[in-house]
Amino acid sequence: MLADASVALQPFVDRLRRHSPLSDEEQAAIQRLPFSRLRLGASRELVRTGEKSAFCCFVAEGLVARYAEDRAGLRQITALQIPGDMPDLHSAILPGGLGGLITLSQATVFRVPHAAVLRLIEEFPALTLALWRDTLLDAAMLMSWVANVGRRSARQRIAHIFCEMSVRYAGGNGYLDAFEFPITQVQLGEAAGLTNVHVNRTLRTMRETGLVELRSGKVIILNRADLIQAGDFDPAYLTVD
Amino acid sequence: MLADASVALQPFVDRLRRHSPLSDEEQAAIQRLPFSRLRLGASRELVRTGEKSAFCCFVAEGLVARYAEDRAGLRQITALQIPGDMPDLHSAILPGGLGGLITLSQATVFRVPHAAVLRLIEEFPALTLALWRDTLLDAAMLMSWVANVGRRSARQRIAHIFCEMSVRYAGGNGYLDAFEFPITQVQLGEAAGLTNVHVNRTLRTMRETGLVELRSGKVIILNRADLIQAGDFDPAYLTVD
DNA sequence: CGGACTATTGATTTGCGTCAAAGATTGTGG
DNA sequence: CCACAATCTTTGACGCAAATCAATAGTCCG
Repeated sequence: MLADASVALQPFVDRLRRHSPLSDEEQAAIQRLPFSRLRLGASRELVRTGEKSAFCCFVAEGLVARYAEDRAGLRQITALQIPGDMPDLHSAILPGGLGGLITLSQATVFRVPHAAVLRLIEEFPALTLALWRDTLLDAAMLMSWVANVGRRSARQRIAHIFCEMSVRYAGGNGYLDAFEFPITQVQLGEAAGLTNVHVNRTLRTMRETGLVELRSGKVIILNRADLIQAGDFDPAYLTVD
Repeated sequence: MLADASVALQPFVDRLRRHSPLSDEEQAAIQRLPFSRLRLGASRELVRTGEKSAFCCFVAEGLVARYAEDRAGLRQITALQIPGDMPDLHSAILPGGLGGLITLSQATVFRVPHAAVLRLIEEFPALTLALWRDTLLDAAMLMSWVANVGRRSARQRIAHIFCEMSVRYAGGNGYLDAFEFPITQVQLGEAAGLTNVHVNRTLRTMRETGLVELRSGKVIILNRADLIQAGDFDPAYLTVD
């Protein structure tokens, strides 16, 4: 457990408050959740596919991916999780239903026991709704992800992912035009449903046409309007109202 | 409202009971939910993309699809809903977060006011968990859908969809080798992220290789083992445990 | 300094999209 | 109940975006 545990989950509280009103008491109850801290390198499995874990993971720092895997071992990333996210909040209610979880970069993760989450929502019905709503926002992002890999060209897919991350890293304040995004081209391919080779070529033309740049784990948006256009991006699904 | 309303929602109760224990009282409370009945032809919009509805739709009969739409109007189906499903249970908690809803065949739908759902879960916390879990199973299906359109060939995608529908139409009793599936090749393409032309060609080779047949809204699985293999299908995500 | 990822580029192949047009089915109104 | 329209299915020819195979740099880290 952590010394400054009393505010460690603040980013999560902030996120919930962006879509659900929470009383001071409810916020304090979240802050009192017990957790253990994990510091991990890149490419560490947090949850294996199909495994039933006994914890929810809170991302405090770094980049984490949720993924599905077919029998051949081919990976499809279904969600990217950034600090403040709880990728497998689901698992408290539906253990084992979310696929695998892996760190893409060095990361700090807090593991909260399911039992503690269940106790919390038993005591505070309003928190149940807030957490439920949070998992539904996650589902909305999944639908957008389906549309992204199902209907769009390589350029559109990658543009869309960059747009989404730009908005999410901004934490509710529009877009960030430069941000840390420690993802490799292989992993970006696993997210977009493309091979790393084609990701590389596509990134090149995006760079050359002055759209966006990904270099050493950092995204620089060169032309935001064009990027949004190229990705057919509408941020509505990321927020309530 | 309906004359035999007292059992109309039974299929939904049954579905919930497949993953969540419900007391008699809780089951009765669901049955008492008020609803209005809608009889619709094919291709009728139940909920427009981005629209905030005031109802949850229960599918009593027919085939319904949830979809996303890009600015060009291209459609990507993100979920197929069969009798017993509540495609937009989400909307009670997160209005407007699910995309559009359209009938693919003639269908009967019961519309339950959000207010009634909210009253229900206020009174019965156990039902909150059951409904939440139901939306999480839906999310698990979405993840599988992402993997399907993101990573697989046309043949694999279509095989996977047929496998999933076979299991879901069986309602918890293994696979059905023949079932009504009133979907057109255009719509199957919108679900799989393929053009109708390529769906047609792929269906032909599947038929010719003795795998599966889709004719006049009916699926006939000719070789179940091979179909499961071709679709890299693992039904684990459809159920709890 | 060496080994393992990661990025880049080229040559070639192929699965799927696009365009087009002809049948087959289904449904509807007279 | 038939006629005709609308929708859905099927097939062909052709083009292209992305996969595949392969090899060389670059970069990070122990």
